[in-house]
Amino acid sequence: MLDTLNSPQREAVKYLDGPLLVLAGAGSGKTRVITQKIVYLIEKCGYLPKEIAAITFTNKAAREMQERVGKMLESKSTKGLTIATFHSLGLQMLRQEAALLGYKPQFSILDSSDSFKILADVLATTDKQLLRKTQWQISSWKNAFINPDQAKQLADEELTHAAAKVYQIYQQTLKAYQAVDFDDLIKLPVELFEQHPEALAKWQRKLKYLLIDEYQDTNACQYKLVKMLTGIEGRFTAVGDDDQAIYGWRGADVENLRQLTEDFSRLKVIKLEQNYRSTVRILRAANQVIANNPKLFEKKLWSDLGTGDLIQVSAARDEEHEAEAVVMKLMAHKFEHRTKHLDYAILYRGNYQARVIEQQLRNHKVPYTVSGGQSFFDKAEIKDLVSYLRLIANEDDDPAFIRAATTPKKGIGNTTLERLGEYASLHKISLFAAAFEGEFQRELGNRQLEDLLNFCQYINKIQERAERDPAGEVLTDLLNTIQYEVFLYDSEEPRAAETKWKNVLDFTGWLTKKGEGDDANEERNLLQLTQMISLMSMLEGRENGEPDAVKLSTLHAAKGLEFGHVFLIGVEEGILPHRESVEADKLKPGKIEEERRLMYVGITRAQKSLNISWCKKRKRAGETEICEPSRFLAELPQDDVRHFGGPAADPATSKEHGKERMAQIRAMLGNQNKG
DNA sequence: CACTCCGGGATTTTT
DNA sequence: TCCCGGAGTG
Repeated sequence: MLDTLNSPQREAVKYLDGPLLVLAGAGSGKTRVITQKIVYLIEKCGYLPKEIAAITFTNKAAREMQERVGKMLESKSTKGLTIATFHSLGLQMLRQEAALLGYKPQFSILDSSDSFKILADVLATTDKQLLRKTQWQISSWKNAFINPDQAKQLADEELTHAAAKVYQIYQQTLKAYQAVDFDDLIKLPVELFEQHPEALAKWQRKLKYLLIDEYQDTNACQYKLVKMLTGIEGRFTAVGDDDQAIYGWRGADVENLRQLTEDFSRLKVIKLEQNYRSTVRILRAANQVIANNPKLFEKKLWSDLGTGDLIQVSAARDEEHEAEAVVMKLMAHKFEHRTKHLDYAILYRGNYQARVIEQQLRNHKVPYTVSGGQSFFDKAEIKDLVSYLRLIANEDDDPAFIRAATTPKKGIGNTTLERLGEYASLHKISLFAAAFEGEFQRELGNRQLEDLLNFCQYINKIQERAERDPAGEVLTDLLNTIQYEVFLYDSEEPRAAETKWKNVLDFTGWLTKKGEGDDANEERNLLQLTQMISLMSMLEGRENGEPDAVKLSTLHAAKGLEFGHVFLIGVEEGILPHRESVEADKLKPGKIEEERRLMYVGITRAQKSLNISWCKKRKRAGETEICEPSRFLAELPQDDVRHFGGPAADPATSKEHGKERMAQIRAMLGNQNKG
């Protein structure tokens, strides 16, 4: 089984004497190491599947890993094996230990638009900018494991102090709703384990071995959780690549990699440097660019896949010309090499950059898919339905109550809700509970009261059914009762209504299937299903329409993917590196390095050919702006590059800049080591 | 006073 | 593309 691995990979799989960090370069087979190690632990080392947890960041990664392990373990069961995202593992723990934190096990999970609305209430404002900022601030605090009290103490300016107060009220509100937000799914388990060592001991006993994917993306809170679960013996394998850390801006801290060496003095480090993806030239480019960043661990990718084509760097007049040139080149290349559309990717820094490209692709009838887009759960029709489910599971979930009570309209209007809200907050109870209070009922007109009670009583009725009857039946009853299909056709264009209704049916169909236990697990009723849906990935990864299409993607969203031929566009100062990062780097160095890693991620997506382009001019804020080629272009190995149309940056200038920066970095590292 | 329509502008995203 | 803000209309 292990003979298909190269020697460091094999070593990584077999190493069990202590904590292990696998530094896996791009395309070096890190997923293979994780999946093989899971199989090895079960088949060769006598671990039970339920004693192992593999943790990823995205549902997609978890699903892929699940599939691969499933195939390899055919004979033996994978029952009980945990392959989950940080968030769903956190959820699992919270559901089981909810009582210890004063939550009921059916607590709700709020999405970011719910929490946005709560903040709008707390701050009594509609200023979206301020709300977004506050939301971001609170999220950052949670990711750094900072409580409202600590946040208040830390706040150095008035604005942050105000935000800390909002944070506190926000947190109290969530508790009252018996709800948690996404960040809480990681933060609360850590709190739980700090306050209840016996609960921690229980989970440490249960999970005997941990494997963590994309370790460089962990934030402080996630690292804390890992450290707690693996205990002092450090029974874990962390796999990551510091050169691909591109999520610093959302709390991921590469520092966690260094911290690992400090926290676990016995930490073993294995590097995977053989790349199975790209040509020598592409790897030379990647290595040389990233060599400009300070390194904690030296790492150099190599491959035996041949020298390959020269890397092309083209200058375009402006973004329109660039788009045209890229699409032309792509089409010619495809014709010449008899490749498929899906062998090509066009990568860029910001979503909006896709616009011109899309235009060109449409003009030339080239099929394409754009990465990202809103998730299934963000669709209004799904949120409507989910709000009913959330309310059924947890009648204290006020955001769900408001949405369900008002969509479709059922005679419960704003005034009723306002009065209900006033009464509820005065008496510190949920909206649902308030509706049944005699004192409140006397305040309300007969008509309004009747409609309100109809709704609440129906929820009560369906709550009982949800526990007993099959999920499918209950859902059908629900949709019939609220007349959701009629509602859609009343409020939408027929076309839109049709797709929305189809989405609803897709969703319920899929939910019911889950309820019947498609992986031969025990049957689940609607309540149990409801408790997991907000974290389930569905229809995700299923690209709509054309399976053979050119991929358009941001550099961030392209991490983990590979393509035969890659076009990297808009490689200019101000875009890559992004203007904001350049500015931020002046105050607090480090941002440019993250931009460089972004460039590195882009380069290493390519297997056979790499085309880089930049614009000499670009429209911005109504004016035409003169653009400089990105400093990263000068960092490429010029022997492997062929330039088209105009000079790139003067290598000498950029070299000077690089040297200067390296000196700074060395000084910085030196200080760190001393301190 | 509120709603709609149009034009301009844009980091990066998951759960 | 999507979102926001300003102008123009009922």
